[in-house]
Amino acid sequence: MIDIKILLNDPDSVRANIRKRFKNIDIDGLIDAVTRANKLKAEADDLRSGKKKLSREFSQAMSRKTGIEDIKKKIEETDARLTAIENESAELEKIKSDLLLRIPNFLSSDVPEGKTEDEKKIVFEGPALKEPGSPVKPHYEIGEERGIIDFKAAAEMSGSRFVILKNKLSALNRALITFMMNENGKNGYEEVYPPFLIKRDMLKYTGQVPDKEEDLYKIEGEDLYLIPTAEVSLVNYAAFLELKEEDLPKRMMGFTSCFRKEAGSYGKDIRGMMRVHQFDKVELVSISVPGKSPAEHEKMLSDASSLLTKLELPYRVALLCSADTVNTSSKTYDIEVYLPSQGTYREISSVSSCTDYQARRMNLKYRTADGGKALVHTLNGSALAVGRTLIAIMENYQNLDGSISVPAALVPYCGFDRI
RNA sequence: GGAGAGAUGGCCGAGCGGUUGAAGGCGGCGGUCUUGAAAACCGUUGUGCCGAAAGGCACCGGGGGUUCGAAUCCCUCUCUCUCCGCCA
Repeated sequence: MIDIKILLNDPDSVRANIRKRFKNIDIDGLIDAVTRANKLKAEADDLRSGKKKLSREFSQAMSRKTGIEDIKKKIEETDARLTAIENESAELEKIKSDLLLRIPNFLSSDVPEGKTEDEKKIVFEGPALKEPGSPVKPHYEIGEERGIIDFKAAAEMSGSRFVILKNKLSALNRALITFMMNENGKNGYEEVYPPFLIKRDMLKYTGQVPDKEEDLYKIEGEDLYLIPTAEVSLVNYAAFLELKEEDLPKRMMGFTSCFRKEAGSYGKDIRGMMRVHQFDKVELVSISVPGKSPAEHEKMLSDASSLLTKLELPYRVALLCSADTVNTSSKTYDIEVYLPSQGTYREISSVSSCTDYQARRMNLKYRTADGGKALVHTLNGSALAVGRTLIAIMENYQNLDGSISVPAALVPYCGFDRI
């Protein structure tokens, strides 16, 4: 959520930001609703103030035994007007919250303007390990051949876009999680294991509601959703911690499974486990003082990237363009890993700075050094998506005989060096 | 799942129909004292909204109701605790 004050005082900056994102939101309607709501609030506050006075006079009238009916009548009139105002305010509130939640975060000025995914800016590209032209089978073929993935049974049991990992691949999955958690821990992130189911309000605070609502799994008959990312759990957890300036940045990491309907991606990545409804991810979250969030963003990018370096997987980093940056984010880097079977780079991590956008929705504040309170900045990033890391290993470490070598950094974690 | 008890400011805890946004304590901040620190003492210390300001309004788990007036009474939901049952 953006600051309403900015919306009222400098609506053009809000309009420009929305235009840069190629979105369309009824700013004028929102400003009108806010203005009218404020006016009504002023009137209602005055009425309530008057009513309080009348109420105090009432007890005096009671002891005097005169003028009681008179005061009652005045209060009744006040109540009638208050009810009318409350009804009108409720309607305006609905318009306000609907529109306000949809206004995206201000983009960082260095985010390239662009309408499509391809307009991202590549800011780093490492060397490819596999020579071009090596005969590499896609992960879903090699996985089934070697008996370490079962897509068919998963589809029968749960439907399309589910996967069963077996044997050494399943073990490698576990090893990867531990590897990532240990490495992130060295970089200063505190380990948290949060619930996988969470209430709707929490999703609203971090912005998945209303933006990604259609992508969420909801538990029938309960106010609970399966988390689409541990970001939701970790950022919301910060609200329960005492945040003092000297303790910031507060860095947390969490391993969770994530659940997404993938509603907006019909036909995309249908084969394999590139895009499945349930996937594992190690997530980083940092709660930062506003002034230090850009540096923190770079650190998180570097922390996530370092995992790929240690795994010796080829990757590049893209700064997403304006239209491709999610509403909550002011600036997002994607880390993309090279997949030889596709001859291209694919997203394996997304690192975003949400500035004060989520903090304002949550009213998440820290105690400043001088004893005041101020909104924090929240940042999040994957380090890394575990399933996609498995894919990258299965392809980049594939040998000519169809076996798969295990990255040296993982061998101590899984206890074997070849699948 | 059954029976009971509870939910108050950063924390603990009083209040149980009328200047109560809320006693008291702890913690925090400022000061006195001290070479410094501790102790003691004094002062100060919730959040949100509207407003240029003065000021006003709202908030005692959420929602609804009774009343001229609710933190206080009633209903309901959620959560916590105790006992019983069941159970990975």
